[in-house]
Amino acid sequence: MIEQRLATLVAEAVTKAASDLGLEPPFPEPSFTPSKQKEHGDFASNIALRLASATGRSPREVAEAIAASLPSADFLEKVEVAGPGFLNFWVTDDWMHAVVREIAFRGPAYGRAEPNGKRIQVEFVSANPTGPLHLGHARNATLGDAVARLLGAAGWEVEREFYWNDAGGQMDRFGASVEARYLQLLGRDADVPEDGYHGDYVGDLARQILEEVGPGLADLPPEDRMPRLREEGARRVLAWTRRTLERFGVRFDTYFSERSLVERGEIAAAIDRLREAGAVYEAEGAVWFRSTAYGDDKDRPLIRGTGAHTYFAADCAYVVDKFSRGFDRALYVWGADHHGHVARVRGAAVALGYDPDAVEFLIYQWVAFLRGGEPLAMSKRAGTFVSLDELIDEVGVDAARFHLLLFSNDHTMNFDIEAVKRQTLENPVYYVQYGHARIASILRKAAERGIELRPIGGVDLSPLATDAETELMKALADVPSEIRSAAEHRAPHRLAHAAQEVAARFHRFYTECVVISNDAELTQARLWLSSATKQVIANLLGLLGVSAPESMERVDE
RNA sequence: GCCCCCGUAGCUCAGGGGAUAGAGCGCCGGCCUCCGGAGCCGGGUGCGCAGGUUCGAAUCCUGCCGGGGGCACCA
Repeated sequence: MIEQRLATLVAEAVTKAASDLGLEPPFPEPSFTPSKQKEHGDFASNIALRLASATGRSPREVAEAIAASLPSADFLEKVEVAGPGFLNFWVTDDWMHAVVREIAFRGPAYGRAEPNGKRIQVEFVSANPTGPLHLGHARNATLGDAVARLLGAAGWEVEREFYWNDAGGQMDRFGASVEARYLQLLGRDADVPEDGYHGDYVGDLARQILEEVGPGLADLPPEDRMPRLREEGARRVLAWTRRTLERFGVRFDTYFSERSLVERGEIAAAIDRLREAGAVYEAEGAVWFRSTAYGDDKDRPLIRGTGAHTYFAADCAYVVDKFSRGFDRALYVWGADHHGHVARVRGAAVALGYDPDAVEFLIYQWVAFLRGGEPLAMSKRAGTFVSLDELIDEVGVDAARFHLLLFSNDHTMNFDIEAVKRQTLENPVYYVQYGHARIASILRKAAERGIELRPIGGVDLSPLATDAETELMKALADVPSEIRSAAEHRAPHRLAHAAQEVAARFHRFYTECVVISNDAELTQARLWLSSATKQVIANLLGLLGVSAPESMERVDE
């Protein structure tokens, strides 16, 4: 990559100029940013500005000294000192053309980093199996999936996990609700508990169970009946959840059951381990984790007075389980309502002997779902919610995902279903997809006209020299570092913006440059540039879980 | 009360120590004898307020104001 070559070059120059400038190592690592303006070259470095204060000289003097010490390099066209002390670099056209060759050569791998040898688990969605996924899960699913894809592109070995909260009081209330509906179907007198689940889907589950298992469950002893119906219901909800996620383009490697932690005795083991670390005490009939010793603002119960373990105790065991599976890092994708749990879970991880940085929390702010400006009420218990399936039916996977990935996870966002539908033609996702489809169309057109794309090794790319072409190539060249930095920041929304940038520059190129012309050499060069752009758009959309269509239906005004 | 996130153009948001702060929507003008006009080009008055750190602050720190969320022996 060009930035690395430049960095090496400048590092050499800094070392060479250091004695004249009176600088001692270590020197800061030179960094480069693509220049936004043409008169600032192709890349800029602020290294002189950062070194200036240590030398007692003006940044411009330092920049001059570094520039004078630069070794010559075949890819460098020109270097200038500018403004307060920036070093601006112009690279040769040949170098820009090399980007097109690299994309042609690497294809879907362009922008992906080499494996870094580390394993990360991304745990997300993790909904209770008490009902279908709904809008509240949409941002979590989209963000978690995109981050997992992004980390994979950045070299991590990624595993996606869905933590299935199949233990605890909510499950019992769900079980009692299914039980009541099941009995009602058989004409027996039963009521869904006040604090149970009242959505229509509970009746549907009961009907399914009745059809598939028969009426026999009604005559089980009462202490067996609810647990059995709870299991039958949960199993179906899980299958449903998988189907919905599959439709949404999200696949998990593992569904991890909370109850399996209990059954394997891992909760008790984790508490013992915390006890050995001196982080556990008993008070008021309960067992407590001294999380205040690890940065939390209050201690947290592990075992309730009733003898039942808390959700947090399961969290502790889950941390142990995660790391016992050999992950270097565990990433939790949590909604803003969970931010208060960060300190205690990280505290537990530390008390259990893990590196505090090995547990990572990606917190996203709420999405306000609206329809025509009206907020949608959502309660799974009351059964008033819009399911993720309905969202997919109504808005489509691509538009929904792209919209949800357009904004930083730190921002609360609005998602007006009506608006996203109505503005479908203005949704940036279509702009990007249109770019991809448009290129596909050009390539088809070229083939129809009998123009064969020659192997890129034999194509002279030097005709690519207009401003629009150079700007497009720069955007393509910038993608690998965009991906790297988006991964470092766990910020897939940057990719959505990068994709728009590439598409915008392609549309400009398309408008200003005729791709298929009578000039055979120029045509080859431009077809290859188009093809490379198509590849890059597909790669970026792929990281967002959005499809890259070969064609799109024409839409009337 | 304590904790977290946010406040950038009319609206929705990028940018998170560096040069003249960007994009989409909306609004007003232009642009196809040709490869897809879901496109392109042009038009801009904006970093909540006040201090501080720095050669340099939209960006980092403190306080304040405004908005959202969280503070259970619930999950």
